[in-house]
Amino acid sequence: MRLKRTHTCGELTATHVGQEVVLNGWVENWRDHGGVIFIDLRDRYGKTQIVFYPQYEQFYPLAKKLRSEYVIAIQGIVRKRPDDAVNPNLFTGEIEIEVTDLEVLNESAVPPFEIKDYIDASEDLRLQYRYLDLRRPKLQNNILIRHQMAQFTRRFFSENGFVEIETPFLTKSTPEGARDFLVPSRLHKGKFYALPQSPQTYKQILMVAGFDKYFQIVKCFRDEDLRKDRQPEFTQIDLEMSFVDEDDVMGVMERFVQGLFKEILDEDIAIPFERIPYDVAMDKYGSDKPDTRFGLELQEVTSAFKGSGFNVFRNIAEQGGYIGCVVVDEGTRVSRKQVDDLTAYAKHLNSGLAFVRYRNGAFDSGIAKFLGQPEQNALTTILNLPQGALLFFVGNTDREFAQTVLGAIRLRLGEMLGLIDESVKKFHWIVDFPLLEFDPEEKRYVARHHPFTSPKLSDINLLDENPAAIKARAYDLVLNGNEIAGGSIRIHRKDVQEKVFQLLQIGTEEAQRKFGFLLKALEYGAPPHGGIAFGFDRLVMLMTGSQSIRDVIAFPKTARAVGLMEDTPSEVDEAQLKELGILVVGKKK
RNA sequence: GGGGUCGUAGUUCAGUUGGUUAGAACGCCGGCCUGUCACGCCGGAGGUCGCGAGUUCGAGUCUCGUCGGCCCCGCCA
Repeated sequence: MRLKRTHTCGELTATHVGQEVVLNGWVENWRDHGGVIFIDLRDRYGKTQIVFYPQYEQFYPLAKKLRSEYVIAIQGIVRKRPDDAVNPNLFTGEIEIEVTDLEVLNESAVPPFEIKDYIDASEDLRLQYRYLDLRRPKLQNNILIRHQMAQFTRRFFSENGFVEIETPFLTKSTPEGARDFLVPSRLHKGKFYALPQSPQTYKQILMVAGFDKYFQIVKCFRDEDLRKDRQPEFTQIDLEMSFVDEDDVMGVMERFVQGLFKEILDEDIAIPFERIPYDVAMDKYGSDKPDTRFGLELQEVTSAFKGSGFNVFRNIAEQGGYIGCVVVDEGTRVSRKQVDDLTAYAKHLNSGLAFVRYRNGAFDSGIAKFLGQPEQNALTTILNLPQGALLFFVGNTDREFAQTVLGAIRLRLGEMLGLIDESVKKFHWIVDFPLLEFDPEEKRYVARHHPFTSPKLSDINLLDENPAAIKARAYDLVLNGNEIAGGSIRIHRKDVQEKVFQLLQIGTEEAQRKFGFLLKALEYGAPPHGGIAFGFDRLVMLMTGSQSIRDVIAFPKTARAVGLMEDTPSEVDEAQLKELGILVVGKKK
């Protein structure tokens, strides 16, 4: 190229008037007035208006032919715009460039969609032409913020004594947790590596090795179905610390989050964050990642339905189940149609939803006709009902299930009634998680967090008699109803780890085969340690106000885990398969 | 694995009860225009209505299947 830029398209202002400059960039728009031609030249730094006059006969005809997304270089003089032609919406709007030389660096095919923030194309088209989508200022900004966040993260943890250490991607398949992505081994036919679901075991072993504080911004892989905030490959800010307890890990994270929000958004976040026990979160919000920006808290009304004429609820109450209620004080704000929508939503979650209105001191509509005087009295007493209230009920013999459904209804109501203040940022920790949960399919306990999570020391005597009651030394960080980080204090003693494996019905032989390397490491002076991992993509999504994780990942997959631009996954040559000793059976089409 | 929703011009969409030649805006192509900035004006090209069956005298429209995008449940320690 002949003309190399002296400035970017986002920096020239009135102070540069009179200077000769060279700009490189893409043609975003052109306005040909027959004589004078205006072109908006774009690069990632901004836009600058350049002007072609017919007097420049040697390149004016070429300027006539410039079209969207042509890549050009121009030389010119910075001119102050006439007063009535200043564009206050543009950083460079005070000036324009009178072009004195033009070089077309590359032409462009007509793009399948216009590359402007106000033009929207369907997402599959955007993903197919990702390089064009990424040229849009909005997406470029997301990626730039992501970069700044990664830089802050590295700086923060380095300054706090953490060491960035890479861990392998070709690792060992582990039971428990998500489905693994497998990588066949050519040198060992029939054997497979697994891509890491997280660097969990490696970072614990780094603690045994004495690195004391570790961190990494690292890709993790889980072969599970996608959501708008979930991709099969995603990035974690992963860390681990030795000689610490919960307060140390949470304290570092609070300072990290505070610094990050100050640096990126210039927002002041108050620390420490509130800690909410898991049981309280479930009782009040029906969620282990509650959105606490609004009320509508769950209230238990099981006792009101003992001996009720409403058979469904009476049975649940008498079988030791749970009946919960959410009260909308100004019930008239919810229309009959909205009630029906919520009922349909509950049905979608495999639950029923009952409702009743309270006005003029009496119950009507919904399940009112099933409510005898005792239930009515009990409800008014328990709930302290205002006139005009609307009550939603969910009951189930499975307490956690009923609470979860009611929690989902609560969220819907919050959105429906506009109770959520988007400008508020509510951080809190969820603590005191159960260590285990019963998996009815496998008919055994599985680890709620992961099998290396330490039980609470005070609960350790429950290991044999009542495993379900054991609490874990685990903590999740929640922001506005989104889980953004999760971690725990780990087991550092071999005897405790073996005990937990027993509970999970992972046999000694199996444990040795799958985690033997970790168990062995725990025998050689493993320090007490713990850590946490941040969902980096999700955090970028929240900090950029994006609706989908795909808008903060340069090259994301679709909901069916396909890369539309490069067309992946795809078939491979027979020769490649043969070399790996792989025979594909039951291939779809 | 299950459910919902969408699929019509390059793009975003409209398309009535099943009925003549499937429309609009933007984009694209050509022409005019020397102060616009989502410039303006005139003209033009552009369609396998995702794909395949079926019902019907007749299907963009109704039915079934299928493919794809998105959202949700399950799943995600």
